[in-house]
Amino acid sequence: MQDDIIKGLNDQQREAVLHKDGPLMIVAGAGSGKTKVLTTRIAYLMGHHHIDAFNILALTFTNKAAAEMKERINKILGSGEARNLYIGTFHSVFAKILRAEAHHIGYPNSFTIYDTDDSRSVIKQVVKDLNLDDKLYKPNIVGSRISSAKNGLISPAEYLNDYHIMQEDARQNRPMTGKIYEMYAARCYKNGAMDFDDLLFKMHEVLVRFPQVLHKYQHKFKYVMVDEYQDTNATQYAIIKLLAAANENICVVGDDAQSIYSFRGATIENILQFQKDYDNVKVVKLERNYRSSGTIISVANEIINNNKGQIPKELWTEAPVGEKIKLVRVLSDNDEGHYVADAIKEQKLRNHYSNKDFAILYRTNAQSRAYEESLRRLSIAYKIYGGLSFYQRKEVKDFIAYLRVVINPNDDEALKRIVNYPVRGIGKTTLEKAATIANQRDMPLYNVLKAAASLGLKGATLESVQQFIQMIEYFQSMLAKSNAYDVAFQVGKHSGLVKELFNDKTQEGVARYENVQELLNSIKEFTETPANIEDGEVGDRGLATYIQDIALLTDADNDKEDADVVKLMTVHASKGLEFPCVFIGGMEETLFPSGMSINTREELEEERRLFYVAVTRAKEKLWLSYAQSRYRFGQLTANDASRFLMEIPSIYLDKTMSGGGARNHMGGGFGSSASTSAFERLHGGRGGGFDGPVRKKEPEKPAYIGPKPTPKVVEHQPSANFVPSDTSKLQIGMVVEHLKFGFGQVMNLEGAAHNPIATINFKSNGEKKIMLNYAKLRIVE
DNA sequence: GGGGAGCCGTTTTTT
DNA sequence: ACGGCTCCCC
Repeated sequence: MQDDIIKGLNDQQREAVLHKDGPLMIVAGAGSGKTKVLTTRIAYLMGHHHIDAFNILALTFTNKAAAEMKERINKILGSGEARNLYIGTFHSVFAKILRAEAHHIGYPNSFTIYDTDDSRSVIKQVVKDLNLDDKLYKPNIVGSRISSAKNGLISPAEYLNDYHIMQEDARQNRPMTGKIYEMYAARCYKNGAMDFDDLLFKMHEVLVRFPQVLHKYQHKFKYVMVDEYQDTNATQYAIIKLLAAANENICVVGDDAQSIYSFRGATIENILQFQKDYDNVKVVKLERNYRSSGTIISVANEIINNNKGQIPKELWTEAPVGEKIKLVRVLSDNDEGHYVADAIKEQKLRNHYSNKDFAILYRTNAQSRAYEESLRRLSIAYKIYGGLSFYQRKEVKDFIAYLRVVINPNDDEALKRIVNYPVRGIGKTTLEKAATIANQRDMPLYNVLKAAASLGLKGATLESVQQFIQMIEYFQSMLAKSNAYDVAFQVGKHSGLVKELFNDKTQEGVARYENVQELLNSIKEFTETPANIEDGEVGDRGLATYIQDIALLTDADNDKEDADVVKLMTVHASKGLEFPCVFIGGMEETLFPSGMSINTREELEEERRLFYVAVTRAKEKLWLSYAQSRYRFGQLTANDASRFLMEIPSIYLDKTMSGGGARNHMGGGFGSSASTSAFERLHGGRGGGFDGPVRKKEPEKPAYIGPKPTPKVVEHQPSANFVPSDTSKLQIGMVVEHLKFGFGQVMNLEGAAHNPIATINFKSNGEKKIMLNYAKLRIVE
């Protein structure tokens, strides 16, 4: 039975699967059955060589890839043994290990994971505290500098001592970046928080500094496998090298031609380094493609051959040549949308495709707008991938911030988010006072607030702070005996957060309320999923575990694959996926390749690899389109066709143009030898071809489709007898009139005496907090 | 507190 | 074009 599983493999695939011990590098071209080889190899190790699942580690970059691998191995083995495998993303696996080992480096095992927003916010604060110019030291710039340092295994101390790095920062007029890095790291440490990069960086630190820990995991992980190896950074490589050092049973799978994440620290160097570091590396190349038509494969090869310094390989297929690639010139971005939507409609009718057979790929997220409008117009169901994830929504983050504070009160970022939300009279002044003390004494904000009385706080403010602390402590007291949902429910109730959202009756408010309900549902679901044995560890259903889990989740992980919708996404997001029909839009200079990435050969080659990735997503049909002009940054700009189009021989192309609805087929009247590029045909021809019927286009502004957003505030016409009353006489229960919000009832009075705040439930605008010092109110009764 | 005006900066981003 | 942010006013 175990030996059956290798029957369906080709020679190279089988060679890779049969390789048992020692370093193995699989260079797997697009669509060459990479996942199949990985999963079969793991299954074979277990089934044939009787390697214990507990001794196998497989690292991926996405949760989705990890889940798919697990599922496929499970299917092959059919025994449920796969659940004992250690398969996960770099970040989730290392986070899990750090949960057990972080105390070695002075972190609490219940450390918080900072997402990019948290991390940027800490940097912003550090820049402010150092009195640096925040126009110069922008969080994103400084943040990515810090990130690349961590991904390159450079500590703050090493950073500050590195002549070249310091030179570079000085050259960019940001000499204090190293200092910021140092303070940022110290602050994260103080907060008991690790950012995404720390999950790698600290993992490495633990393994290097504590040999007994290293030995433990070297012994545990006798076989190590790495997916998407071309996307690993220096730190990731250093870790897997350490883990595999004892047994050298390390297998990496990757495709240098699909390396598209160098801006996140990934380095193809790791591929060369692998062969240098191990002198007995077995290299297997998977070049047979099982995904795409002959034409698509030919074009992909043509494109990538323009890059220098690739690992020599050439995809081939036994699939039929298939259709030519449609190259479409359109007038505008809107036109591009129309063309694509029309084409999808036509393909569905003529060739019985359904929505889910189509993907629209683009270089930048901003390009999705035109497609959306056109798809909606033709009532074609679609889904946009990417963009704001569920967990990044403000209301969801707010709720999670409460949970984070409960688990780790030292988490300043979470605390700042919620300490005065919903409003409870702990304002800016109080917080600034507390933050100053926190900085002076190098202690977490929470501890400062806890000692509020000694801060010199008095009266209503002191009471508010103490009530807040009491509330958090009440939640914390629940932790030991309650599951995640029960704690979360109490948090929602007692914090006033759920009520706050419930009272907001605007369209957006209702959506926010629903999102929080959905979050609660997901916590309930988490709680009710049995505490299964996973990855060799007993899972628990407490709040801490939940928080840890979701910190590393993205939207794509909750996605329903089978929905019958056209998928829209960036090329980056499309890696690893395949579709029968693919549209790649915006094939224009400065867009694809991006104008930001044409200054060095390295950058340009990465853009080309990106194009290669995009093309190889298609199984049957591929459309490439470029617009004469499009709106960018609110400006109509005209661009040349992408240089990448010139790299595709004409024989593979079927050229079409679209003029705002009327499409004209360009007959092949021009030289169509393989040496004639698309570019020459489209732009080199004297007078012919695309100068053809140009129809005057009325300046189009597509009619708004769908419901108009309801105005945020329902306007109120003040009564003729409106005279502002003395608001110091205001009492709970009174009915009042507000100039803008209309009539409402006073629900609550709070705030300090010098700054009273009334909560008023307005008839047409829901509940609002009104500062009585400013607002004009007429007491009605 | 929160709405409106005005200014800035806008590639990709698995975690 | 558009969203995010700060600053000002009620």
